[in-house]
Amino acid sequence: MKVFALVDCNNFYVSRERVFCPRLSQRPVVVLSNNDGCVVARSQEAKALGIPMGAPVFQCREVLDRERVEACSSNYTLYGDMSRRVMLTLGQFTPHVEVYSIDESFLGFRQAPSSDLTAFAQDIRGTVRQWTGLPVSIGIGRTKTLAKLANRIAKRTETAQGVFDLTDPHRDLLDGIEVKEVWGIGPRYTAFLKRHGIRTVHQLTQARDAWVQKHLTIVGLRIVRELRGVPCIPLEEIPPSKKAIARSRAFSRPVRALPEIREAVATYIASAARALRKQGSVAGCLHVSVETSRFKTPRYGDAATLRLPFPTASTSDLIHFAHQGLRLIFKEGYPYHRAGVFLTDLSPQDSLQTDLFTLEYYDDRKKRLMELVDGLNARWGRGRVRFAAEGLKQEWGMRQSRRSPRFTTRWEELPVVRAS
DNA sequence: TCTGGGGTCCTAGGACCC
DNA sequence: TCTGGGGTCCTAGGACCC
Repeated sequence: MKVFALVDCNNFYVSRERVFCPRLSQRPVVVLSNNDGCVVARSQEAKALGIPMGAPVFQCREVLDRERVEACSSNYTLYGDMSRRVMLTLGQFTPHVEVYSIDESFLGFRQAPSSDLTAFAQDIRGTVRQWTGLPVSIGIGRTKTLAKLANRIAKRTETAQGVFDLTDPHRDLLDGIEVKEVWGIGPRYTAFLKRHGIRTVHQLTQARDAWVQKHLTIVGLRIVRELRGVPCIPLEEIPPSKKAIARSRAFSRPVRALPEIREAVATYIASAARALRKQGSVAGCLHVSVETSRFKTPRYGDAATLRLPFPTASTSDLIHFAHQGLRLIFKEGYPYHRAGVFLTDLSPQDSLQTDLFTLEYYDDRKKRLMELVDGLNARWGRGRVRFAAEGLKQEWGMRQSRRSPRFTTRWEELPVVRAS
């Protein structure tokens, strides 16, 4: 029997902060979004206080202060590195791993790895805990959708000890789970299904295929079939190349001056272009956008789309065109809140179609320059070599007043242990 | 004062082609 | 007065995920 497991780090961002800061355990902790604006992760204790996911900090300031909740700025460098360690650990148990997100992986087994799947999963759980310090929950099922569902059950069932095996789903069990718990069934579909008398997972498995496909599209049909135990969504061990790469961020304060926005756009381009080169692609189309705050007037926002005269992955080319686009949409006098760039029409760099008139742009020197820059930054740390257009001070940049040190990726931020 | 960021897939409808 | 059939590509909008 083919089996899938979904391994998910509990409250990943918070748990990770706790690994290096034991003071935070047993206490309510939240992790904040960029610019420390919203709550993006909560510990169990913080959830119990009723702090909602995504809540703006200024709106829950009172409860944060009253309950002395610890608030950390997000520290993606560290989360990314810890995530990598967890995924490497999981690789010890099966070669078939799909890294689904920063805190989740699907594991695939051609046949059940043990007669006691729960004990096997407990072993994985213990190993991850021991090697990385992070708690995980594991759901097991015959399809990815069922493994996902099993994981939800594992998380909320006290007695499950973080593991739930759903390889043999009983009708009564599925009848006790609401459809909104299912991977791929969001708020709209939940409301729609409810209007048609479908409230539980079991009821959903009984719906007619044609009806499901008509109203929930082919995607919904796949979900229903997976809930019935028919695998429709394969394990993706090799992550597919991105079809689009976006970078956008709110400024730390309103920005009115074009030169500052030009810096921000250049910075986002540099980051997007790095990702582009990393997957060996070039971009054929570029979008750049600016926007004032959605919560204030006057409001203004616009985006420019530029079809590039030639596909490229060169940061300097892309900055040049992005600045061109910015000129089309920037209006003097608005307090801008956010800027963004979006690279699309991506294609593999090695299958470039050239034509007589664009040959001049395929300058090998540009390519070698980017390889050199990427190499230096890989060796000496990201941002060591930058484009002047990105600016030096970046005063519009992120606010992270409570960021923990990057314990695992910076020599100068290693944790210090004192023995007495 | 203060409100996140980055993706995917599907469908419908229009433009255009032969 | 009459006005085909089949296909592709693109875009906008909607749904979902973490």
